[in-house]
Amino acid sequence: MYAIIDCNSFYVSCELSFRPDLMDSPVVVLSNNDGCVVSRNSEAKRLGIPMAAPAFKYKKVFRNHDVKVFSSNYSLYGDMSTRVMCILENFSAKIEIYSIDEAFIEIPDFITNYVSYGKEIRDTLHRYTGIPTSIGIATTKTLAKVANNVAKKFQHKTKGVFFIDSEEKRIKTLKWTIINDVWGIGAGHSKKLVHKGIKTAYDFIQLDDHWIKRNMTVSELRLKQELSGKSILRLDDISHKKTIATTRSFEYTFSDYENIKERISTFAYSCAEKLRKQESSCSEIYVFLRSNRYKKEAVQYRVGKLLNLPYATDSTLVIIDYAIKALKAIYKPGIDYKRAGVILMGLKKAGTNQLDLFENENPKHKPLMKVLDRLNEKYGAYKIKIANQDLDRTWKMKQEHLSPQYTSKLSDILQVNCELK
DNA sequence: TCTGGGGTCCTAGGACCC
DNA sequence: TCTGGGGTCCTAGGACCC
Repeated sequence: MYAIIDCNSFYVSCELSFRPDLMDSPVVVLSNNDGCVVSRNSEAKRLGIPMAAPAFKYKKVFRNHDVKVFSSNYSLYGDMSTRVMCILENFSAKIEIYSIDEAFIEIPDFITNYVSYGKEIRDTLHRYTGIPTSIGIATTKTLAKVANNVAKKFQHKTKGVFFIDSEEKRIKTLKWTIINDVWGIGAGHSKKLVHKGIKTAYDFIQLDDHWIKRNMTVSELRLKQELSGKSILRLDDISHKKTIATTRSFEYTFSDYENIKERISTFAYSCAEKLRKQESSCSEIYVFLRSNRYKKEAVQYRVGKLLNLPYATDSTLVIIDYAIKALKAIYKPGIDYKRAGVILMGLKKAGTNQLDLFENENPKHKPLMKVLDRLNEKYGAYKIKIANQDLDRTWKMKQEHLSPQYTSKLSDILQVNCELK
């Protein structure tokens, strides 16, 4: 038996956890650079603010309805997520952290009443973190996801927990679930399916296996089996990522090589740090550049370059070196660049890589990186940089509505004033 | 003026090997 | 007249997820 625990409007809920005074106001959280709306509470949804709405187009709505706007505060959300996951680990030893705000668990054998087990998880999470959740329970991961939607849509009736406990309920739920709400069916496929008359999850499982395989892929075939009650997907171990990326859009476009080179160095630096954190090394680096896709009249340019490294590495110095080599191969002057990124691939557990007969990493890098990480951890991120990075910190993200780091910075801890009578 | 970021999995086709 | 069969690896791109 699987359960999926999904935090409701996670980023907004994190903010509200420390601002209960805003509980009844419409609240939104914006993406990096205060670009798009990425989280909304129900009051904000009710105002018709869609997911991914560009903030500049909704300024009027924000003002007219006194919407509380927050910039992304990833230190806060990351820390709150860790707390949620730690609490969940008390409820089951078998857990898959699926994203920053959801986790699958396998329900232990000794549990007999699944609904009250779900409610206990939900209450505990709420009491310890202030984060509201929805929980779906079923015999397969995909059905648990479907159940989760029911729990979310009928919050009052279900009290946030929905359990598919019979064949009857499974069929009824699948008939209620519209096709593009199914986990794994996106906009592309659902358009094709609706065209064919497939409107619900129930319609989908009536489809012929061969048709699905021919017109989609094995993933969708698995989906059909999972929805039919046959458990195919197991809990995944996703503690080690297979790719690590740092990519950004810039507030303004620019064209000069020196600026781009600095950005690529910094992205590579950040990737290398994440790489060492999960104790991996990489053997491939992908660097890409993009012009502004929304500016139709500007010259459009999108390129990427993948470089194979001569040896697997986790050294910031080597990674930056190759990232710049890749950049040199794709940089073209005269283009207005809006977005760039570095992606590390070919990840392996550090220390398990095959050594090269002729070319290997400078043995001094290992201890150097250790010191680098330790200093940055102790004195704050980016205290130690590589010389080709932006040493004056001129690159700042637009974050006009940033909340404090309530849970991860001592000086930002809330003060509570008590008056003793 | 202004439009996010970080992931996974699958398939097709080309190049190459014996 | 007639030109095999069975692989691997790499890359690009699509579809999807949160």
